[in-house]
Amino acid sequence: ILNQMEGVLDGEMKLYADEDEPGPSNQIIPRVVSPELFTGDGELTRDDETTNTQWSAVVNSRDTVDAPMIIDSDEPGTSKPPVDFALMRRWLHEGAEQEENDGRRRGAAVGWMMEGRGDEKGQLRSFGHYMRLKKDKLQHQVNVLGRVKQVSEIFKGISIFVNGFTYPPALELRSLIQSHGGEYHVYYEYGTTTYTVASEIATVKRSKMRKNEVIVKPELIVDSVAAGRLLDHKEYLLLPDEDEMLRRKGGTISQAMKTLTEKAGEAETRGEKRQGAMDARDAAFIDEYYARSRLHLISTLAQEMRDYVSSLRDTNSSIETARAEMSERLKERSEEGANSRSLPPMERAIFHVDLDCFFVSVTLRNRPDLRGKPVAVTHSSGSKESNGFSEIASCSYEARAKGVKNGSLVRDALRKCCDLVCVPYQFDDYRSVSKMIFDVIASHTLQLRAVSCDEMYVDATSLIRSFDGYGSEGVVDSHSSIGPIVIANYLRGLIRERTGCPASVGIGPNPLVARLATRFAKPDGVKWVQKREVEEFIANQKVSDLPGVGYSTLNKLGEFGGADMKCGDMRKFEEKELEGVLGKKTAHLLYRMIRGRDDSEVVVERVRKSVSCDINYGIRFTKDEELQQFLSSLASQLEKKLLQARMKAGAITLKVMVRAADAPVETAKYLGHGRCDTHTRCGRLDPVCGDAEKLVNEARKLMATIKAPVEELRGIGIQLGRLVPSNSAARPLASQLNRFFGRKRNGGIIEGIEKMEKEKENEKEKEEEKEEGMKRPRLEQNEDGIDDMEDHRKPMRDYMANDELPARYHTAVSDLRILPLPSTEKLSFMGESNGSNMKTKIIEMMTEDPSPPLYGSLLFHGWALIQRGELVSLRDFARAILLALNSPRIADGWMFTTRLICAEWEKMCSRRYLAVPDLLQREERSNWNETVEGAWQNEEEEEDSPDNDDTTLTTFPIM
DNA sequence: ATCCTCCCCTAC
DNA sequence: TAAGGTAGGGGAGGAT
Repeated sequence: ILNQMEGVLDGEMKLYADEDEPGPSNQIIPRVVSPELFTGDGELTRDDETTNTQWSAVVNSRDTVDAPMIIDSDEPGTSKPPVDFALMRRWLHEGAEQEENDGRRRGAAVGWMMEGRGDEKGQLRSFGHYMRLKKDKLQHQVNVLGRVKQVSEIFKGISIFVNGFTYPPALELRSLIQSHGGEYHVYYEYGTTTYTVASEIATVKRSKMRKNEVIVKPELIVDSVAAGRLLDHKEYLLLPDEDEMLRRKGGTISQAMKTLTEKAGEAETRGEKRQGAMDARDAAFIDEYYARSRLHLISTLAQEMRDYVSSLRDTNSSIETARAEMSERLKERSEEGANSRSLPPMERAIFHVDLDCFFVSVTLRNRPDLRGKPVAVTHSSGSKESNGFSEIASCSYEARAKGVKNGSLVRDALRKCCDLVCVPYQFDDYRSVSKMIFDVIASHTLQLRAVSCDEMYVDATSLIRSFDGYGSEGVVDSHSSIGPIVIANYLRGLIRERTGCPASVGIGPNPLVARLATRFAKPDGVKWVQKREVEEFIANQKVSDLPGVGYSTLNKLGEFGGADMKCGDMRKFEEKELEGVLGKKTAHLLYRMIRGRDDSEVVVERVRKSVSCDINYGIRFTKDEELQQFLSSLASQLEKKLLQARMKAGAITLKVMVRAADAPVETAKYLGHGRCDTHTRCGRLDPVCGDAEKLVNEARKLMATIKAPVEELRGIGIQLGRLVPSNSAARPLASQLNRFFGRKRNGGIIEGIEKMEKEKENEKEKEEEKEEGMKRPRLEQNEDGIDDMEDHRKPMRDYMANDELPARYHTAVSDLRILPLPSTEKLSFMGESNGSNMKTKIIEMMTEDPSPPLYGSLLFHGWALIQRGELVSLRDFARAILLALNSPRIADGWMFTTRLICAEWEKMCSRRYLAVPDLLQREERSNWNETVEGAWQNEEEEEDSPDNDDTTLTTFPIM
């Protein structure tokens, strides 16, 4: 059989050509797969060849959404109505744009559509679909991006800033104001914020009154919502009205204020009010802190943007509209000189898009008066009473010119640049601007990877190619003026237009070069380093500028040269020499980087591996109860995060920072951690869990093993690992595979093998006793029921004996819906993109007898590849499986099962790509996708790629 | 060999 | 006042 299959792979023989059984190919193996396999709950049934129309309609059309969720017929039982995807995309696109900032426009747009104007009547039929899509999208935004759906315009034009502790709490007020058309400001913005909302006079006392600041009680918001209109704020002033005050007391405002604040002060000292300085002993500390932490924000935003990009992939958003517009607008533009250089054939153009001092730029949008000045975003105002220990999150180029750096203390920055203007954070705006940036790029190509909230990689090769030769009416003209720089400038222009922020773009043949090029693009420019220039370009870069080379690495490299050494200087060292200092991987990476080599992909499928909460600020405990309480708060945060990620954890790690013995008890930075020793302890969570109570119990146990006085603690963090999807209905493919092949517990391969070995021994003994029904227990049911389908308990051999296959598989049907299709994302088997690891895993897996879960996983992975059009990967995947059959460890039954799997793929392939007799030859003989050819060629050019065919599995994204 | 634990490092 | 988070890669050295 192996030989035959190898023959097939070489294209010399048809699959199963010598099959004894006659008949049409889809009957070679009777009842190979039950009809239920890829159907679910009455959707997309596939009973036989004749009632197959719905299925093939969905599968075969490139312009149709494969995921059944979108295709819902109004009249059940009839065939699906044609859906105008172009229209829906346009609506979606417009909707998304308008959701951004302008409630008025959105309201108008929705109203416009509701009234059925605009398009022909016939298209209104799709409106239900549109609403459905839109709801899904909003739902996603609420969950993922924390957005709030607007329900009225009570607060149109009104913005609030919540100062201090209020009831209802700030979060509540925020959602109220946002959902009723107003804006929520995390910071008071001069001239912009309409009202400051506060409950406590003491709070207002602490923050100095601003000119024209109107401070109201939270009831203004609550009552206005209840009344359905904006009530008069005069009724809700926290402090008595200024005029009335004067009238009544005949004194000055400041006198009045004084009286009031004295009262408040008394209240505070009586302990009626919360204390001003908050530290980790406070129950509300974490939320309060997160609301103001820039580092928390950038971490969170990065994660949100990655999620956002993948949600865009899932929604099958169209790139055609934006590309068409681009074509239109570029037509009028004619570039000359270096800017018009075109992309040489066979060369890739990777963009590294990065906004210039993001936080500052966002502020500058509304502060034109600050343009051209040294500006820094920071908590501290940099004025008198502040000590200036606040860190600068972002500073303008004017400030940088004077030596101010991101991360500098305000105090130091002011010394270097006395006219530095300090501006507050605008957390909400960073989020919305960030999203706009990704919208701009993603509307043109989905070949992108979000690095952070203001930075991404884009594989612009195909985008550029789609305009190649544009110049002369359909004739390919290699001297076309539409090259990488033109495209980059166009995209930069769009970002500027939509967000008001300047972006720079570095362009190179790989992400590494693109990233380094960005340094030269900034500010507000483009730099393209062509392939032929890479060698020289990299040679002149400082080693310290390479990504991944930080403080420590640079120190370790001390013996190879000074801190300013160039990559070129480092080339004389052998990889082995570097290894001694840096370790194997890092040395290898560096060795390649200083030569400009980088084979990383722009689009990578990543599965979340850990979730953590660390707080190393404000930790000042005096009693153990405070610590215990804090751990409990941390656990609640983690619970929330896990829930959001739809994960459960199998491992927990506690990290604490303890004041170093010789460090001062009080840190220079207020409530900072100072110099510390760190300690780590980890433990298992078995069974996997996601609820705060269990988490805190584990954390407390771990904490107990670290003998550190509570007063000396300066930082605490909990990390959760060995993540496992928490519910099978909403599980991304990769995570599911991860789970399935994870090392832990019941379903784990390792334990499975051990178990099996023991069982084999037992069975042998039993067999000697001669027993008929040899049953061995299947995988136990997991906590959340993933393996609870009855079929899974029956060994494959029982099916084989009856010449049948199980009707249901490890992979729930509902999972098929959430597979983003079609997608250009690399699909890796079990989270491994490394070929040899993959093969190892396959062998491990096939050491167990075939079972429905195992069979299902292999089959499903192949099916996903087919759907994505990654047929080359499918071929390689099949080859890996077939080669694995060589291993002596492979269990009986896989010969047979492998054939079933291949046969099934064959059928799926022919359904999807019409009649294709032999998928394994497909990419050689047809022109179904030129990209594949390009990808092959690119691969051959790669100097370093290992060419051992056995161990290299390649996946090629297809546009 | 490979994994596990307890770190360290890096990036934004 | 200030708000020093978070996820992932990787290494050393011991355990399996």
